[in-house]
Amino acid sequence: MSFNDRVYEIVCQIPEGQVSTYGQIASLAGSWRASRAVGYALHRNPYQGKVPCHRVVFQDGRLAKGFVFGGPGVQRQLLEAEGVTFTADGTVDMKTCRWKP
DNA sequence: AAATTGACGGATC
DNA sequence: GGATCCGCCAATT
Repeated sequence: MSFNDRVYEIVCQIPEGQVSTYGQIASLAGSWRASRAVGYALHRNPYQGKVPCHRVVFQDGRLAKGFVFGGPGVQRQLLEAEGVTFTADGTVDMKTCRWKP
């Protein structure tokens, strides 16, 4: 098992209606600065379909613009369908949906 | 094995 | 306040 697997495990543990940030996951995985590695791992996402990468967002609550899986706007629908609140800014309402381990 | 890159985050200019 | 730079980790080439 490696850092990558731990990331997938953590992301998979995010309940519906809540989101987490790359930094948060990286911190749980062992290093808060590994946010890049987390993003990279999720980008590859060999477990796509099992790991809800759409629940992982920036610290700001925003997602990678242009790298969204099904296309721009899909992520918002997915999270909205799960009960995640969005702001008028198009970002996730962190104060309400931020996953606390 | 080394260099480059890539869904980030924080700090600085 | 906005834009830019640097730093970290892991994976790919």
